[in-house]
Amino acid sequence: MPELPEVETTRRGLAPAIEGQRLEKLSIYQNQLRWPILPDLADILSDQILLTCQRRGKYLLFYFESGVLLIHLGMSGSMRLCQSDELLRKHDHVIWDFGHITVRLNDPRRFGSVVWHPHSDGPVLAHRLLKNLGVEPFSESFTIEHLYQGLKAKKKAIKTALLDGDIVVGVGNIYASESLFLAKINPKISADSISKRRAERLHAAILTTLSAALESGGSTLRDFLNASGEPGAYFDIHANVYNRAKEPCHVCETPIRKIVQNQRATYYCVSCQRR
DNA sequence: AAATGATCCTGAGAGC
DNA sequence: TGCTCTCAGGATCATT
Repeated sequence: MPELPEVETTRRGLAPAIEGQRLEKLSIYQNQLRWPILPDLADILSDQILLTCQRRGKYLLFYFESGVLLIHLGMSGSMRLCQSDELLRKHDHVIWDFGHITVRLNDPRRFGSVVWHPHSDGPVLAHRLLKNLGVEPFSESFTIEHLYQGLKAKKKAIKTALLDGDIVVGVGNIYASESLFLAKINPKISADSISKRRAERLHAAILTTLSAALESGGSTLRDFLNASGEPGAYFDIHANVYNRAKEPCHVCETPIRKIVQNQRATYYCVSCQRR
């Protein structure tokens, strides 16, 4: 669920409701996530104002008065706005209580994380979890040249290179396959073998893919206050290859092929993506 | 040093 | 129906 568009959709849903609000109470029902949650986090955050809710890569950054809370949704995490009196659901691990409204982190697989970074530890973007992240895809830093040079420096399959997230963030397992399909690039070619012209196509494809996903995520945004946590309409409308093994390519009707690269599924059209 | 594999965890769906 | 098996949208850490 949580690819960059989902995380951004989450951020946009949460921010207007909680920015500028004072955190009355933090409740931790399960602290065994990706890493254990700091034991005295509730004490630290109590009574602090949430100044702003930002995003870096797939991390949500909650800026409080004395530091920043880094939240990652892992594979199965989601955050929802809830009324205070709503019953606790299975896998609701952390609840931020702002008085009039609460935010809940629900994460069945517990690959997500909640990490505290006090201002005294320096700039949050220099945090070890953030410092090696690639550029934001919707920033001016994400240029064709940046993508081209980044790929040129890697001797591994281009799909795997994209997933690394140290060139550009936000291209997860779905969007890596989808972007390569749009750019008509075979996922197995070595990253460093890419031509400038193909890098240009891939750059455009990544932006198209992520934009479409973000737009579809807007449907999740609209009913963000409801229970749901449902995925957006991206799959119904846009998916060309992901999870479509053996189904006909939307362009040429060749059956879509599924392969495994670095333990992750990759989908592509052997006809449209010859090299 | 870069590239690859193991690992954390629960739940859904397939196949029998 | 219920059991077992496989797979899942991530990314860090350890190993080669």
